Amino acid sequence: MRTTAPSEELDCPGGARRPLSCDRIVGAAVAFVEANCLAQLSMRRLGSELGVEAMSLYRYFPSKALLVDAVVCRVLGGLELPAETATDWEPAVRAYARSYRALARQHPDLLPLLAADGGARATATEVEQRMQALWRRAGLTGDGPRRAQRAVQAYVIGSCLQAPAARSEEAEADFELGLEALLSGLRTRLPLSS
Amino acid sequence: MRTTAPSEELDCPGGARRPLSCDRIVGAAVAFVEANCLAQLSMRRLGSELGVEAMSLYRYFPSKALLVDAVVCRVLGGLELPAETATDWEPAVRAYARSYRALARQHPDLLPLLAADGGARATATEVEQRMQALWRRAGLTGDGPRRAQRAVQAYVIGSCLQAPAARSEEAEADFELGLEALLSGLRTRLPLSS
DNA sequence: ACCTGAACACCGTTCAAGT
DNA sequence: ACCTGAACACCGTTCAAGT
Repeated sequence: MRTTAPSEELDCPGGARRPLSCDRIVGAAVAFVEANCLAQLSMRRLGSELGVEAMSLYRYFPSKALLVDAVVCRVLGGLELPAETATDWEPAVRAYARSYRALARQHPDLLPLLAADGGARATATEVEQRMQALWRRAGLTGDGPRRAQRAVQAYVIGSCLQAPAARSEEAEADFELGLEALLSGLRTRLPLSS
Repeated sequence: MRTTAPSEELDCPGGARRPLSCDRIVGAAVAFVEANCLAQLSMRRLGSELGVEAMSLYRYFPSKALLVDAVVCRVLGGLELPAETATDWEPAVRAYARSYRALARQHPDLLPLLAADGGARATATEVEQRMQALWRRAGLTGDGPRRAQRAVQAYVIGSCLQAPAARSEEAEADFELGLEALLSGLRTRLPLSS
């Protein structure tokens, strides 16, 4: 799912400043949000992080909103999706759920944006399609794949948004219990193979 | 769960302007967010909505963040919680889930804040306690009540955050399927009565 | 082609001043 | 006691100008 190379902040030989690019800007924005928080991300601050005036960023992104969308897409690119040939749905869905959770814990500030109906919808829809294909290979038809995936996605996102329980192993165990409950409920309710 | 009377915007007899109060400010903020959106809520605009300078609001709320917390608490107050005596957990949990969903659909902008770990945590914890008490009456002990409630809460919040499916009855059916799957999974995994 | 400076219309918030 | 005005340090964004 990763479609762009990670943008490394290497200096050009001779110390000349590398030119701006969408990739470099998004990389810097992700790093900034990880190091600080989304609320502190401003065009001015991001510009100064890149050694450039805020206004220069507008050559690459017409608005801050579109830049943030690109950041969300980049982060979603880190998701581990099931192989196109996977048919054993249970381990594949568990792996997806845990991958999403890991990603959410790495970018807690971005999570509300991952879930929201924003400009990253295209990428989110791509992810949804890949997961629905898995559910189809597992035997579901019609509304089945969408419903199964939406249920899993809802649970996973909601879990990540919740205030962490006291100890982190506790939170992990809570997450796993709910996930297994949901999967077993889906198994008994939907005509899934195996 | 509603602890404060709804603040009606009635003029005083004689047309004299009613004095400001926390209640009146929160009421106006909720109305503003419903009528516009959270992003447009500013101290200046809210002030002008109340016929007052922005700075006056600081007499009642030391910061915008605390005002928003109060808004979130007010909205959470609209939740239908199970009676303290309810023991039949399934219909009570369904009613809670649907009540939460209804509230989320009425205040889509506030939903991320309801889920987040913000200043409304006290109220959210209160809700959680009430629900955990229900799970305890249903036979759960130890980690059980917390886990059951966190699973339900995760699913409900995540569902509400998801982009609505094409048709709204479709979204409703998707929500119900996942809810029933989760509840039945919890039923088989936890020592619940009935 | 790519970046900058100054400017516009906003923010949250502080503080001294009004009544 | 309660509200206001002016000010500070920020925003996103436009636009004309630099190189």
